[in-house]
Amino acid sequence: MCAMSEIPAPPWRAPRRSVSARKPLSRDTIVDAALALLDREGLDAVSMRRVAEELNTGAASLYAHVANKEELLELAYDRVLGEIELPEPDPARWREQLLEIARASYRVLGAHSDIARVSLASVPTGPNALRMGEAMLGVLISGGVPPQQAAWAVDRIALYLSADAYEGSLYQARQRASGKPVDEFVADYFGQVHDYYRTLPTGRFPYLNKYADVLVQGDGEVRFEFGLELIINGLARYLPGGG
Amino acid sequence: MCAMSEIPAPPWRAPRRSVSARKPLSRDTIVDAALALLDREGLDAVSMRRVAEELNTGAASLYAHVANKEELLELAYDRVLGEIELPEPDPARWREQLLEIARASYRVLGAHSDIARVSLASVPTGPNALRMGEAMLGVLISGGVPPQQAAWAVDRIALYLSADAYEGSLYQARQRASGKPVDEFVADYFGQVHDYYRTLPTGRFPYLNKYADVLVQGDGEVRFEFGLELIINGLARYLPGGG
DNA sequence: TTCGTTCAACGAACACTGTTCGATAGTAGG
DNA sequence: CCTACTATCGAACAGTGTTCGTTGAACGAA
Repeated sequence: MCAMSEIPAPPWRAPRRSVSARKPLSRDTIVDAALALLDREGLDAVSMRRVAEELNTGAASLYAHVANKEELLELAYDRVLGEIELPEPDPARWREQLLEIARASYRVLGAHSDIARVSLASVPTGPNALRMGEAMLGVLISGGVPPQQAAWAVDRIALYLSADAYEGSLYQARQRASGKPVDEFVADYFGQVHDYYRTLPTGRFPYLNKYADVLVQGDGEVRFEFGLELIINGLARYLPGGG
Repeated sequence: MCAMSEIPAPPWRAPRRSVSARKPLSRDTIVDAALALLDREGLDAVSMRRVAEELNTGAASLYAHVANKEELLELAYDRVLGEIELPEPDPARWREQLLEIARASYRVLGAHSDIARVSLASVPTGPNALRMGEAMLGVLISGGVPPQQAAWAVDRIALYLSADAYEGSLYQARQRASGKPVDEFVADYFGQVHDYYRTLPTGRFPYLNKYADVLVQGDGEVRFEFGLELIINGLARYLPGGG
């Protein structure tokens, strides 16, 4: 309003050398902070303000290094993908190698649980997503799958990996919210579903009713492996000698 | 504060019979309004305030019929699932029938585009989700797939249907945001991806570089069908005469 | 008919969100 | 030394889901 607003701060030296002096605040440190927060408190806790708080600054400061929240999450996601180890294609072992990649992905995405909720929400185009696509395509093609089928298979497998991780992160969030330990939560949940299926009217839901037992068999990892098996077995049909 | 707060409203009759008199406001009408808004403007436009506005009321009024936004969206999702026609299991035609169900799901979820973004975000337990599970399980088991494999397959196929629809809705949202007609958008996008792959360093990305052509072949529907084929072919292995 | 109870409706408010703007401070270059 | 620049960041905007306390109308009992 008036020029008085420029009264200088009392000159007891400069009380703060640069407000925090911790880290110089860069794309990388921001992604680091976001990932740390995400691992610690889950995706819902990741807001621009919280990430900034983690770095002893304000939300607005982040926008100098990152276009928006979406870009930040994509950067974090690609960073996580970087943890996945990828094999050199070996024609004789294409099945095993595909399984290796898929399992590594399952493990890494599971370790950073909630990050999986980002993967499906955006089209991954980061360097590490490319690395994975390259690896899978290489394994399949050098294993003898015709190029077109290999290309589409990479697309579908990537979708499967993301979707399963996504679903897994939802269960994990629910478990976390319930406060129960994971074993108890899973047991309770499957028990409830089982009982629910058993109480369904036999007339309209004969199969769900009868096969309630097998429907609740197997945890997330078993189901993940089963789906992988389906895909890989389905792929074998396209091999020169596998039709 | 004081008893004066009870001064009566001036008695020009009752100026409004019941504020809107349009619809009695029930779970169903709320779900209707939410779906209409969703189809018209997309999921991002669906807020409690907007839905309430659609019904000439305030957001708070919705909470008398619906626990929260999540429940509202789940109800809307299950309503959409109800549009999917399901066949009676015919043992001789299990493959075709599974394809029919999957394609019907693809069509219906695609028609209500953005609703797919809800499917993966929650564990579907509504009556129509049950109906679909029952139908798929029936088709597979009466087709000769062993119960345990059939049960897990239903789980994986449901995941695939949701995931593909989810991904599709993201592309649709991007296309809508771009303002371009769908053909042009797809052509541009695939063209860009193609060029991008071609500019990748051949040393680190030999396969992506070499097979850029086949990688961008085929639209969403072709890829959807390919993934279905993988799964169904993979399932055939578990048939008594198919291993 | 009149009273009392019940409950849907709803305006206002709370605590958030992502993002933008304008002022500020610290530094590098001429 | 002064200028130009750029990273920083407090404040504000427009929106979100949800809760609270008050309304007002309908309904059963007296």
